[in-house]
Amino acid sequence: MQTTANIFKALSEPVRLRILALLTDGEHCVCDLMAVLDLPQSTVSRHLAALRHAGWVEGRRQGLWMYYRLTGNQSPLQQQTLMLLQHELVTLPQGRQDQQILAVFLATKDTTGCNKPPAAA
Amino acid sequence: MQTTANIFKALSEPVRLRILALLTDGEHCVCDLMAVLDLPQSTVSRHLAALRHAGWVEGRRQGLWMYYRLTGNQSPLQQQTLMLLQHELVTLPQGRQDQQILAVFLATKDTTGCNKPPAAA
DNA sequence: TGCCAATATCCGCTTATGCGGATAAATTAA
DNA sequence: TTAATTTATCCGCATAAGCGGATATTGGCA
Repeated sequence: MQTTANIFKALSEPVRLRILALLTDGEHCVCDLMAVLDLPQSTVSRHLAALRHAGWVEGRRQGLWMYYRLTGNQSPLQQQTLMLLQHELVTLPQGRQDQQILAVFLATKDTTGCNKPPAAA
Repeated sequence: MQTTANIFKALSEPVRLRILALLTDGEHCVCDLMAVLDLPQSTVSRHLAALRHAGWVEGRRQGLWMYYRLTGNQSPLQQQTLMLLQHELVTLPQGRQDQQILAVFLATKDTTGCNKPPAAA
């Protein structure tokens, strides 16, 4: 029962819902999420840890970057809740706005580093 | 986004999940829930208020008793989450045990008052 | 009116959670 | 090894949330 409650507790913060929405279309590194969410690195990392502990996301290290994605092998409850959630989040202004900001950021960022301005600038 | 988070926040406490499970088969008054959950009245009432504020349950006063039931007109997200939840909770030992305790309690309680012993005793 | 039963709310307290700067750890390259 | 970059964790602080006894509110009844 506590385990089930913990699954939902991870969904009780707007920032974590936004992160799940952003990961719907595939994995992203922490610095990309920082840019879209406009939050300090420690805050983003902490929320990712909370989602990871609840089994919602998993991380993959590649060099300096940590790429997070939705957990592949979720419990049936999580799988189905996630489907409901994805359907819900695209209907919210914040969710759509985040998607747009992410698209713009990915299109312009310098791939050699996260905190650097785009190479063109 | 905050609204969606609040819907899930209400599900982040084991006691509240147990209450939702108990209301699956129909409405119950606060004193019945107290007996099954084995918790003080103020605690049960507070959790019911939390579920009510999040839109999960609604109350109906009948004389001295307040009967709580699952909200009839929930949002689609809540409706579907509730279905997942009901399916999940019957698989948990605590959920099944609560159902059994409730059945025994209802069969033996004195209908003239909640804190009185059964009429037969 | 006065009293009792059921419920809601208040109270002080404790614990949990979130925040963001600071620091530590991991990785790569020079 | 040193430095730079990314991420995780630590820290103190502020706020939120839970607890259960105490009190207030509500409704029924004499």
